[in-house]
Amino acid sequence: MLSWFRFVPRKEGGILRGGDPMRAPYGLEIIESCLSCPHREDRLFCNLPPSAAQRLSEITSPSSYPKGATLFVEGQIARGVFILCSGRVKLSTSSADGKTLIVRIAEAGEVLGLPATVTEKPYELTAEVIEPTQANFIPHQEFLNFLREHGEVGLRVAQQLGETYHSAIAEMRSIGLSHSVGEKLARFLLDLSAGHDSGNGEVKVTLTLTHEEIAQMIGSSRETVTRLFGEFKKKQLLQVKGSTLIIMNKAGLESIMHS
Amino acid sequence: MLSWFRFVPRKEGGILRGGDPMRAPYGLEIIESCLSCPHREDRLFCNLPPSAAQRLSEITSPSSYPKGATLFVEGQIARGVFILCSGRVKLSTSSADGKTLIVRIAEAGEVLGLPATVTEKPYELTAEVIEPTQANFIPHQEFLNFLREHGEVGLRVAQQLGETYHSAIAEMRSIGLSHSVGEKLARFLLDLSAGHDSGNGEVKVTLTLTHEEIAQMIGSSRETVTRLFGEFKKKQLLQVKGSTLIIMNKAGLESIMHS
DNA sequence: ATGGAAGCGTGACCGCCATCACCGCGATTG
DNA sequence: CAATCGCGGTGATGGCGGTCACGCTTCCAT
Repeated sequence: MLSWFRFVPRKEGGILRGGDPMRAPYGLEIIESCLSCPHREDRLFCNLPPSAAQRLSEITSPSSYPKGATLFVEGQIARGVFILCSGRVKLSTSSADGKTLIVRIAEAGEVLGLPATVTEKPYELTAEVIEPTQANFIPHQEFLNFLREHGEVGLRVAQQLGETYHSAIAEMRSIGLSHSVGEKLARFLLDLSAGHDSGNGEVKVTLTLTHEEIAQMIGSSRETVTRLFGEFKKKQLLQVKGSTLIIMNKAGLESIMHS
Repeated sequence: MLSWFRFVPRKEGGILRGGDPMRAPYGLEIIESCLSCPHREDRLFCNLPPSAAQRLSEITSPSSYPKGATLFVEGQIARGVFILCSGRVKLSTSSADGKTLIVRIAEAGEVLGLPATVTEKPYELTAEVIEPTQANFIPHQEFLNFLREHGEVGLRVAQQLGETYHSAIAEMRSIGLSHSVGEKLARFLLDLSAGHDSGNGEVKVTLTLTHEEIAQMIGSSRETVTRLFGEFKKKQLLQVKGSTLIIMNKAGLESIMHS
C-alpha cells in the first residue's frame, strides 16, 4: 500500500453547491505520476497523428487520488478535463436540502468534465473518488487551444459527448418513466450485470455500492432498497454473499422491470 | 395560411419504440423551401469561413413541417441533423406501456438529432412538431464528412452538445431530486417565465402546452397538474386567461419550489 | 478493550398522488 | 345540426414508499 497524502474527505450530508473553492483538490494535483497508466489507449485520444499526440502529452499531467477525494464540485468553474486511467469515480448532483442523485459511476477510460470544459461553464456534477484513482488532467485553456489547433480531434470529442448524452437520457428514462422503485432497482441490477453474463442462468457481480448509494442512483430511500433486496431474495431472484451479488433468475428480474 | 400537405398524425398512446420505419417522415422531406429563413445566423454555424459556409449550403436542404409531423422517432437509425429555423418541436421518449416523458421543447435556432448523428447511433428521442416548423436538414453522411473536412467546426459542435447535456442534467435534477409534484410544477413554471421577466411583480407568458403535456414534462399525471393549477390559483400565485399565464407571486412559487 | 461510526434490517405510520370514473365545455367534422 | 373528440375539472379510493425510530452487526481508531 502506498502511504497516501492524507486528504480531508467530503463533509457528510453537506451542501456543496456554488463551487466551494476550499474543496478543490489543488493540493493533490501531482502526488505521484502514473507512468504505467494502462489506459493510454483510451477511446478519446487513441491513434492520433504524431504531432497531436506530442502536443497532448505536453499539456497532460498525471495524478493520483485517494478514496474520498473530489476531482471537482458541482457549480465550480471548469478547471479542465480528467482522463481516468484506473479507479472509479462517482458523479452526482445534490439539492439544497442535502438529497443526492448519483448520475453515474465512471470507470477507467472515461473522460470527466468534458461538457463543462468545452462550454466554459461550471461543472454540472460533483466527481468523488470511490476507489483509488489515477487520472490525467488537462487544464481548461490548454485543452481548448489544443482542440483549436487540432481540428481533427473535435469530432472525437463530439462523439464522446454524444455518448455521454445518450447515457444521461437512458438514466432519465429509468427515473422518469417507471412506476415503482422495484422496477428501477431491477433495471439497475440488470444494467450492472450486463456484459458479465456468464452464459448459464446465474450471473455474478461484485456490488461495491452501499444501499444508500444505490438508493441515490435510482432516486429512492435507503430503507426501501434494503426492503426490496429482502423481497428479491425471498423470491429467489438473487443472492448476496458479502459484496458478491448473484443473480439467480434474470428473467424474473426482467419481468419485474416491465412493471 | 398555406395549404399543408396532409400528414398522418402520430397515433395517440401508441408505442413507437424500435424505429417503426412507416412513421418516418420521408415523404415530407421537401415540401416547400424556407428561403426566407430568419435564423440563418444560428448559434452553431454562424461566422464560418467562406469555404465552409459554401460547402454547408450545398449539403443542407430546407423543408417545412406541419403540426403533428415527426422529424424522427426514438430508436430509428440517425438520418441526419435538423436545424430549426422557426416553429417548435417536442422531444420525448416513451416506455413500452405508453407512458411518455417530454425531455424538452426545442425552439428556433436549435439543432436536433446531433448526438445520434455524430455517434452514428439511433436517435434517443422522438421529435414531433407542435407548431408549423421550417428546418434545414443535413444528411448523416454528408454532415460527418463536412466535420472531417472542416475541423474548426468540430469544437462548435462539441460546445452545442455540451449545452444539450447541461440542460439534460438540469432536467434530471428536477425530476429526480424533488419531493413533491407541486415542487416540480413550480420549477417548470418559473423556468418557463425566466427571461420574460417584465421587471415588476407580474410575469406574463403564453402557455402552449396542455395539462397532459405538462404532466409528461414533470413526470406526473394530467389530473394532478389540473389540481395543482387550481391550488396555485386559489393561493393567488398565478392566473390563467385562455392560453395566457400570469404569474402574480413569483416569490410564492419559489418558496414552493424549495420544498 | 472500547467507543464510535457506518451500514444493514425492521416495524409503524400516513400522506401524496396515480388511477378510475364521470361530467361539462368548446372546437372541429361529417 | 348532431356527433365526436380533445381538453379541463372533480370526487373517491387505495397503495406505494418516504420518514422516523430503534436495534443489530462490523470495522476501525484511539
